[in-house]
Amino acid sequence: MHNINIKELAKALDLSTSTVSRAFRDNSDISKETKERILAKAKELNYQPNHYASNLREQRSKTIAVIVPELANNFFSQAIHGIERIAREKGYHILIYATEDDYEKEVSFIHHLHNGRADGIIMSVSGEANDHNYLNELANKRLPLVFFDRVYEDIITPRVITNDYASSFSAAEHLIKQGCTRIAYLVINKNLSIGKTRMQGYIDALAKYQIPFDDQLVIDCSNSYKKNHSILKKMLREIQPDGVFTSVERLAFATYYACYDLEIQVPKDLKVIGFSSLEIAPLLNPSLTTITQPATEIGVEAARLLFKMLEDPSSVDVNKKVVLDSKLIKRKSTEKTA
Amino acid sequence: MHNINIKELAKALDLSTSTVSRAFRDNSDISKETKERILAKAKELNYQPNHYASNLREQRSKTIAVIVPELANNFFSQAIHGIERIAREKGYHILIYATEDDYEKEVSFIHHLHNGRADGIIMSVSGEANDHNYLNELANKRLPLVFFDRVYEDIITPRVITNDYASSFSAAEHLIKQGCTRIAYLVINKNLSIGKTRMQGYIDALAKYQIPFDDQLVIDCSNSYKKNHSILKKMLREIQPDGVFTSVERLAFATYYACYDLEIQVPKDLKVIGFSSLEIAPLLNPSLTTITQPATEIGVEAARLLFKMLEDPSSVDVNKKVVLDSKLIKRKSTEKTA
DNA sequence: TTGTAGGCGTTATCAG
DNA sequence: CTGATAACGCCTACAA
Repeated sequence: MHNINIKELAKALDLSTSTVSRAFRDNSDISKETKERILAKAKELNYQPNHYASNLREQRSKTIAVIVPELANNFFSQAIHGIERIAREKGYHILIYATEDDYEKEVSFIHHLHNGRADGIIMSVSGEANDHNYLNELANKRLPLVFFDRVYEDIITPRVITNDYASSFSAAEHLIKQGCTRIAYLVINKNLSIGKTRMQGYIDALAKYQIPFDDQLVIDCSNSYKKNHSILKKMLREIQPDGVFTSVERLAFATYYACYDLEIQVPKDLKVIGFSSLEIAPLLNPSLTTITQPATEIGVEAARLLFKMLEDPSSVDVNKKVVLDSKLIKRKSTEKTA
Repeated sequence: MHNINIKELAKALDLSTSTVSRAFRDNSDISKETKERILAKAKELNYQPNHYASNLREQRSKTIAVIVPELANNFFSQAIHGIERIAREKGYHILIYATEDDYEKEVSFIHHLHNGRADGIIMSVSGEANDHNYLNELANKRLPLVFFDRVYEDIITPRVITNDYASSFSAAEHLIKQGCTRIAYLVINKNLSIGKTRMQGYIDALAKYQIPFDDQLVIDCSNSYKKNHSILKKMLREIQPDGVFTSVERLAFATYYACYDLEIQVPKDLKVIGFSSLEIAPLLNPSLTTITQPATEIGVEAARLLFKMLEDPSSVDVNKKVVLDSKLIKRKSTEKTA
């Protein structure tokens, strides 16, 4: 495991360690020839400055942490993809943490990150609890934090989100225009910012068209695939909505499965629309009308924002909010039938 | 950004840094009371041992690197999920790198990892080039490496794969039994281990049923969505296969899109089967017959293997090969039609 | 332009 | 059981 270090490289070149070190920094004075000689030799001996020693010395890690609720999810994997790209451009590395929607893990990750491992954090929250105070420790220590998509309203830090209210409004409006009057709203946690905002769009769209709001039609779902399946089957049988609006992708799939089981025809008996980043939504049976968030771009913007904070903390207002537009893409699952 | 350090904590407790340090290591001698007093104070002041200093001192990072071709892919995100879980259990962190199927990036990531950043690497290769020698540097330095799924045959290191040959054989056999005689095999890179092995299963299945192999039916696809679309449309029009077997998920989707465009009916005119980790394959139109790899489990096994190497390098044979079984799940896309 | 020396925060060794 | 000290590898004043 013995990696060559700066001392050995210096000795091999008959130079001092400082000179060698300088060859790897951009700023310092060093003659061009010496620098080239050093870099050539370094390559030959496969020397690379030890990352931990540099970090210890420089007090920064060139690493950012990304915390997401889940990895096996189109939205998050695309967002991470965007973050990774920007990070790579900037010469940063990314650490990935999945909370699995578990509040304890979220707290634990954040705590661990206080040890200097990362220079900043990009996070989409689990939303499982109400005490977010642990995040303020970050602020005290000035570990820059950027939220994306799923945020805590009570924590003041820059965020990248989509126009959730407006897109929910249009989603509900779209269903109404397609003839739905009993529209169920499916949500995982209606207290989490995202569930709340999206619900408000739904409520206001109903109001606009004078459809009374019925809170029986707001269905609280869980993170468990099995539970959702029975919740939804029960709901479809007993409440018999003519439209379903799902606040997260997973619930749209669950709705499809439930409809298959119950032989409910989409879109004839039931129209379905959902937030989703699924790239193959056109291939579903029937193709799914989606509100599609620009997932990769959200990641890109979040990363850009974080790097801006890292470069100059004062250049970014803590209340900064980047809002990107989602797109409503109409497909068969909400088509009018004769 | 000032984090409290061990010195300050020691001073606050009127103890030496060594004693404080001991409270955070498991092995060392220290009285129970002192330890508790230290940990309590540490919590109060929110002290955590600086990760970079520890690493520098201990010469290990408690971090593993995961290199994959792409992130926005069901197989890899599920595999990473599995890796993440095991890593967390072991108290390790994971760094993520996406090569985007770019050989240069792959080489560059590997080189960078020589600086002590990670204690080991779990990797699924891009397969874009033939010179894999750069990986041998790892071996020289003994940076443990585990391959999963997409491997280089010429690099000797432990690997976790699936029974690709057998599952390809059954996939092709399944198509044949459903009445196909002109089966196209779609592949991204037929020289990469995985494309090659899977092709062999296809070829041997044809042979078993005395169907002559026609290399016109082996279709080389690319990583570009657009290019594939036209390649596949051309292929479907000109070669008119009655079955398609795709070696990667993406190509099954591309086939569906092409069929939609050309109004080719699946499964009536064309039967489709593909390697895929898509959880919602049943929801496709028509539902897709898949060979499903145990993606999460592959990640778990790869991580386990790597940790075993980290704990005791000699305990793992470099030729170690963990083979997991994929499952052939029959759905509508390969059904016989009247 | 190059070299010397001290310290980043931690932990292992050794002494008490 | 606890304390002092040196070292991990690197970078930056400062000196030459």
